[in-house]
Amino acid sequence: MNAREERKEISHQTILESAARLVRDKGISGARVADVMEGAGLTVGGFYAHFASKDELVDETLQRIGAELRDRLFARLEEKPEADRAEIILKRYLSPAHREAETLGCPLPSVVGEVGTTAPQHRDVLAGQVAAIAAGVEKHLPAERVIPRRLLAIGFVALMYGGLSLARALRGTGLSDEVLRACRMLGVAALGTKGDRQ
Amino acid sequence: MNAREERKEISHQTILESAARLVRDKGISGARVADVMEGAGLTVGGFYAHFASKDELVDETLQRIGAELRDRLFARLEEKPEADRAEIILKRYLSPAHREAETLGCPLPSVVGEVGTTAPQHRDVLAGQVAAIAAGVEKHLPAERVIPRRLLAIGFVALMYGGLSLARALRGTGLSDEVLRACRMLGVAALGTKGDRQ
DNA sequence: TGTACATCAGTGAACGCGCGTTCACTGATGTAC
DNA sequence: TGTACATCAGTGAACGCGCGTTCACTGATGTAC
Repeated sequence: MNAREERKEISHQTILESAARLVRDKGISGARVADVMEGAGLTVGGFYAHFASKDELVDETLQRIGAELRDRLFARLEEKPEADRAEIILKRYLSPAHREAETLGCPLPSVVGEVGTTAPQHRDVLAGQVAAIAAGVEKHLPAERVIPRRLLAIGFVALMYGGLSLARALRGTGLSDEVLRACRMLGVAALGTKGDRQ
Repeated sequence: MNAREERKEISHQTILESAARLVRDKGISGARVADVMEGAGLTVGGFYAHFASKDELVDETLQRIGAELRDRLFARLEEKPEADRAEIILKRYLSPAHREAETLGCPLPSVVGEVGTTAPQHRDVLAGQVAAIAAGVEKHLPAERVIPRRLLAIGFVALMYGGLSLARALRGTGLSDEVLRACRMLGVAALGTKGDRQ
């Protein structure tokens, strides 16, 4: 890789980071190519040296943010007692800090609703991301009780996504914090009957 | 009200119905004024005899769909045993039929993600709708157990919204049905410890 | 009741702006000899 | 090593299309006398 290729690779990463920020903040159609490039310290025209189309950028961006999110969501869980892990995931995802996070927040809330209207391939990328999060959650769930672990994990993803979505949409109104709290409690309640855990 | 005013009122309602269909299906920015008018059997230009702007139409539409949704979601619940009502709400909202419903489905999934990007007043309308659904759910919840009824109701709304959202976004992939099922089970599990109910 | 004028819901074309994409160009880096 | 040419990431303006909004116009209904 010569100097020119190295610099191009750096630009490529910078563009992806800028896109991640904008997609998370304003959704797919809200993340304009010109803004993405400006956020990367470049001008519009250069974009097509890196991506064939905006749709290609979006796919790459979604996959990248998803992987980063999972890293943070499941980080250092092995250090924790098995029985606490699911609750820790809930707390991490459904926290005010995560609601506010512009640079590192979950992209699903701003993207899911658009998927019916935008490029069809985005739907598959999204399905992959949801499945990956659910698989990660499932690994950290306690032994099966009433609900099959796989379904419990999927339910958790929907609950977390729904809670964060509403909390972000209602930011500023009093409801926002209540939504996060309510979802954390509901998740814990679904996890097991009282008395099972300490 | 003379004949002219009557016909105008009919047009107004037809436009709102057309807008409801499009907003539910394609979200706020996906519901184009020209399409809304075409769906109502009219042409674009006439729109501004009825609404000052697209944003005004969107606000009216959201309120109207919300009211209709609540009517259906809570319909005839008094006939049912108190202990079953919450589960019935879950089943109604998290059903494949509701996922498919174009004319009568919940508008939140296609709208919530856009609220940060579109007109600020939409956020308040949305907050009102979420609060109204939560209040409706709360009325039909069984007596308080671990979680305060208000928070349980809000959590239910987030779970239902999240589940339907993902199920719609993943329509066509195998995950879609699983998401609905998982959320119904999770909701029931959170409702009470086993043994409480029959 | 009939007639002349006013009103106004609805039409269809045009306007203006935003945004994805294209394109001729530049200048720094890489390659051939 | 030096020189001449090729490559190509990035620039900035322009293009084209979609969409909200405007506007001159029409024809049916309403109003005044």
